[in-house]
Amino acid sequence: MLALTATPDYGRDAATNVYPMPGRPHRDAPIEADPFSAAMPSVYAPREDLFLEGDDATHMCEVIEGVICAYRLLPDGHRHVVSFYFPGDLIGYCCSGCQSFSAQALTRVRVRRIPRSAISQMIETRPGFARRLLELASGELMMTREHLLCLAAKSAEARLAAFLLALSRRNADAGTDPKQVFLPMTRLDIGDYLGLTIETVSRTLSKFKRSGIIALPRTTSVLIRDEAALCDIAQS
Amino acid sequence: MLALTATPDYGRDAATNVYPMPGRPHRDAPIEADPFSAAMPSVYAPREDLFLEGDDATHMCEVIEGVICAYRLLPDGHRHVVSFYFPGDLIGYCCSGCQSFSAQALTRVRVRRIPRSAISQMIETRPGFARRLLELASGELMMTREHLLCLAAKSAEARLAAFLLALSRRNADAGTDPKQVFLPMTRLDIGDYLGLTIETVSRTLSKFKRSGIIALPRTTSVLIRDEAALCDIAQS
DNA sequence: CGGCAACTTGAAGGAAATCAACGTTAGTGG
DNA sequence: CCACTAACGTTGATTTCCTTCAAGTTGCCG
Repeated sequence: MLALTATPDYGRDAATNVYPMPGRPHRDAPIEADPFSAAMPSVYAPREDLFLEGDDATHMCEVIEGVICAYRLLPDGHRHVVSFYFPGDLIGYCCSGCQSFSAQALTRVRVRRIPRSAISQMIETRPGFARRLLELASGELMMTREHLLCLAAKSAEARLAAFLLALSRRNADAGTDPKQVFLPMTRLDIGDYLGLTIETVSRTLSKFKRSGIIALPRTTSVLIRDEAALCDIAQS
Repeated sequence: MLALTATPDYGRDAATNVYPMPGRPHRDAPIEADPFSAAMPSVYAPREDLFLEGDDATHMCEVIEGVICAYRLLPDGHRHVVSFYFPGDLIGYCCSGCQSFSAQALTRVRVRRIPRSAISQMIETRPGFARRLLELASGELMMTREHLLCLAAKSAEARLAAFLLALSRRNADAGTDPKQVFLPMTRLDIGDYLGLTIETVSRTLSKFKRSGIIALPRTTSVLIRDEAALCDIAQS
């Protein structure tokens, strides 16, 4: 594939990109590395960084509790949000030696850290483990492609609708109410994720609200009133 | 990560995404599956499909010669170009059982097909092989993220500039002239890849030409006259 | 040479960004 | 508990960039 790096090397990159809702039961069997649950610090306060782009990737993280925002700062000063990670998601299982993005806690976050050396060893000794990592990477690639497609072709309304539906679906997977979506991220986070400005995010949500498609009981939560309409809009 | 599928299931997805230039020497050691080079048809004419989205993914492909365009057709009738694949690139090494996009030859194409069963077997028996696949997936994820970032934040000019530079860099990697970029794809292919219309692609190339940054000796090739300017524009 | 597909160019329209206020919420300290 | 403040969110007016629509033009293949 074509590496669309502007300058020869401003953008090294690669890692993970998952995204479930708090309390997700994650039907995938827990990654089989429990013996390694390490002694590294594992609780973070809101807006605290877990690591920065370029840091040595010495560990993988499994999100236990809370929501994490993965982002990159661009040379022009803009910020791009790569992904949001929820409980059950894994960060940093890919191969490159250093982090390809920064990670910030959006809420209080607890993670379990798994040393990379342990990962390497398990790849060597357990073929099933390697296969599982490959599936994870594959799934992440799939979702990144979906996101790409969304940004390449869709209107602001379609992007927001798809975003809300994705969060709703995550709730459903986690067994919580899919109509009641919690937004731990700010409008800026959402905008930087969807390639929109905060004004457009806000305006579009207001528009959905006026149409009766959603309600906004608080700024940090959305009630989906008409899922079908949201699906239609998300189609493009 | 958040799956931005509009409706619960319109977009299953996942596979690969590579992109070198014809004749690329690919410094990565050839994937170690030569014993399996199979007896399946391996030459395709321009605009012939290698496979369609949803087909059983029974084989991986290594591009030997020519350029392949990976694309998806959207429910609204639009087309999204996922990636371009060049000699040395691998397609379909990810885990899902079916193709997540269609693949079409842009030029005369030769591929080597490797049965998935052989891949599976090698994952079980050779840890190094699994690690290598993981690296491939990781690299592909990295490049998809770069592309995503490009579409999320950049202007038409920046996207085109980044695209041309990426092709140029590929030439450099392949040992051919990085100033002389061959465009085997049409303006429509480029537009569908960069999330732009053919008119915008054409206009933007014309503008670069008027500024003296590039020359267009034919519609299918670009001469880069001022790489530094192109880099500046690509920055955003 | 003719015909068709790809490409280019121009003019008009629209969607989102930008610029600018204003409202709301939450957190702090009196 | 309340007042103050700062960050976050909303809304409106204007501008910009890209799309859309509509002709041309080029270039390739019969």
